[in-house]
Amino acid sequence: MSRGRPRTAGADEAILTAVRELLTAHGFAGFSVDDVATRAGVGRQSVYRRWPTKAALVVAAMSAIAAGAPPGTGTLAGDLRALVQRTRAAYAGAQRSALLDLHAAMAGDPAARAAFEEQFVAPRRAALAALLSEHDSPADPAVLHDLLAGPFLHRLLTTDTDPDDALVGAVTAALIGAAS
Amino acid sequence: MSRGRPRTAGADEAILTAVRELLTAHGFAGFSVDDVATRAGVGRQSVYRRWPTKAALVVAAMSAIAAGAPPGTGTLAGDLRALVQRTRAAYAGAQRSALLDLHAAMAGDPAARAAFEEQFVAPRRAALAALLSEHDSPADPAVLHDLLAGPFLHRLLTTDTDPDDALVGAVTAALIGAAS
Amino acid sequence: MSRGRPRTAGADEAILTAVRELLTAHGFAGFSVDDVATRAGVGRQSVYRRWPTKAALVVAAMSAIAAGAPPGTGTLAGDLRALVQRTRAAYAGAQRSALLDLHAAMAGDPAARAAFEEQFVAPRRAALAALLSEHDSPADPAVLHDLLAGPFLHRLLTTDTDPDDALVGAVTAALIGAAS
Amino acid sequence: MSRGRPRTAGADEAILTAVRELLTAHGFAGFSVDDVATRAGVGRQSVYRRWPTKAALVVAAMSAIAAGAPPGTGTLAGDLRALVQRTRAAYAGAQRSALLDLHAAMAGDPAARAAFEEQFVAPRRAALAALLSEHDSPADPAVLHDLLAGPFLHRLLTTDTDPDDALVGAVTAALIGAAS
DNA sequence: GTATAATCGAGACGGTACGTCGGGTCTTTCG
DNA sequence: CGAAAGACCCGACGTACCGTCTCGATTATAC
Repeated sequence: MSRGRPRTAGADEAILTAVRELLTAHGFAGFSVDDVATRAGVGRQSVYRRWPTKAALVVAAMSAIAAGAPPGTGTLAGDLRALVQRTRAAYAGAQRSALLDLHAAMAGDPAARAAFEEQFVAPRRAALAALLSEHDSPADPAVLHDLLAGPFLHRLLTTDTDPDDALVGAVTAALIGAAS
Repeated sequence: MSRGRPRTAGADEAILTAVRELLTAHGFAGFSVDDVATRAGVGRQSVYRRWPTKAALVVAAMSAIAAGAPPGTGTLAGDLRALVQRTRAAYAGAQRSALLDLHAAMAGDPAARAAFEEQFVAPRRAALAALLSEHDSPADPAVLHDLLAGPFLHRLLTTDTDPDDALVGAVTAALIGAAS
Repeated sequence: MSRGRPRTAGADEAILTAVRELLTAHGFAGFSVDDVATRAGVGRQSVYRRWPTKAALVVAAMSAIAAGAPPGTGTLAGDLRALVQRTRAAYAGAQRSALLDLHAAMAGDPAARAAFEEQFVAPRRAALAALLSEHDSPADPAVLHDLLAGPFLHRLLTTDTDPDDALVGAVTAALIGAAS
Repeated sequence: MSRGRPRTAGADEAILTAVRELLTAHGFAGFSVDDVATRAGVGRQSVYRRWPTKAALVVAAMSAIAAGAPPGTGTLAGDLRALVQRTRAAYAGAQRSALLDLHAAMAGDPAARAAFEEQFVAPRRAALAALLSEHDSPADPAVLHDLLAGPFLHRLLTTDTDPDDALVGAVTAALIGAAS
């Protein structure tokens, strides 16, 4: 079928790793695609062959973070509590500025937005939906997701500080309340 | 006294208006400072004389939206309900992409972040704090603010759709619950 | 001996033909080696297997034009006159831009220069030398060659127009005069 | 009329000088526009603001060489002789590769060709025309120009050696003969 | 009225990143 | 092996935008 030299194994991951490191170290505006290529030990064209745009590249690099195994407590409340803790972690620490910059990367780039939605948001929403249906909750997964991640995101964007326990408690209570 | 030619009356507002229009039409990355100057019928330097940076300029343009008079129902629950409605409006419609891009603009620009915090976030938080103290609620205004605006912001950033009634209801319930 | 798959018959000629067409149509800088390969229905590597460089490739494509059988009038003057006519033809018409670009191709490429010298210039100079010795002329063949081809080349490079009769007449006169 | 910051005095010349040096040292393909800008102590955009293309830039750099004061012997033959000597000098020595590369620069760039024609060829042809009319010669200046410069150019392009005395003599004789 | 001084529109400036393109090499699979 | 396909590294191209810097021309206060 398709012939020709196959893409260098591991190059994709080397590039994405480079992006993640640079994103954490210098922020979205603080590195160029050329920096990425150099750090990944790759030609610049090899980056553009895989992702059309710096924004798309960053989205791809971030989407790997989105992965999430199911909690697995017995009760719905327990599972939600675990979920809140995990979300808190996602919006805290080193990830912070990277996530901020991810949003920056997508401004005015609908394709990147769509990729983000598909690779980053959808899995988390799906996990939530699975959890709700498992416990026969009639709540809307999209609403719960907004209720879960929104407050952490808002704190991150407006304050640039890690979420505190008061916020975690409030979110947990709100979530459990909304799940009926 | 101050000598020299006074700044052209109305230039500030012409510039900010141009920013708002361009922000709505093309997004943060979709226009240059030069575009702003041209559209405002002003030299580029006249923009930079007033705001040091594109991000700062955009923050200033957006902060006008932040204005908010206190609700004024009798009950705490009623006031919170009104506040949710107003917040929903702020995160819906034409403002949407502008707000999104505003956040984008501030990534990696601490000065702009601070300006945004001061001009955009603080007033809303202050209004909330006043409301809470007026009704003797012990709740943390910062937490309530995150709980109030976060879900709308999250939906905006991830979905690019207007908030629906289900979300409004959930946020209202969460807020009233958190205010004890 | 040599084993393995033999080179595809006719590929060489297909490639050179493609080069000639592209040279005429778009000029040296106006096509890539990839264009050549595509048009010849050949892989790019098959081109590089045969010629080391784009310039060398173009030289090879042009050298086929250089072919020249001896004139064969009785007199020296008659033979020179015929030679001028033939040279005029070489520097006119469709060949024009191709020849121009050939010279361009060789700038800064000594190997291509040498190949051009060997395949393109030498035969014509040899023909001239044979002609002169046949008629016992003491003139320097190199000088005569410059006097013969130079004016046509100059007109081509500076004017991009075909040589006119006045130029042909002047060249002929100069040549006959120089051959004593 | 047009206001705004005037172009930096001397920048044009600094750029052209840099081009000439780089052309002599490394040849047309041996330097980038960025090299030019760096060497001239100028931003790259300042180069592109003045000349649209690398080729156009090189043409401009070379055209300064074209300058030529009139000879001024008493006789037509003497003037032509002087002209030949000067032309010989133009096509010899350090200029050589630069001139070669100039032709390379213009391949496939009609605008550059036109600029070259206007700035480089026309003045020399005009000088020749003036000379001929001064001495009441009916000869075609264009033809004489081809006859004068062509042989030197041809030797340069094909041989990459300086013109020798034999060539100078032949060109002189041809020229005087053609001028009647 | 005549300095003095700040602002204005215009646009050039040095930098830096963008995304594209081409050259020449390397590496697959298929014949 | 040769061939077609296509990925690879490298580096130049020309464009765009940022934030700064001159210009000459206003337009005000201050002397």
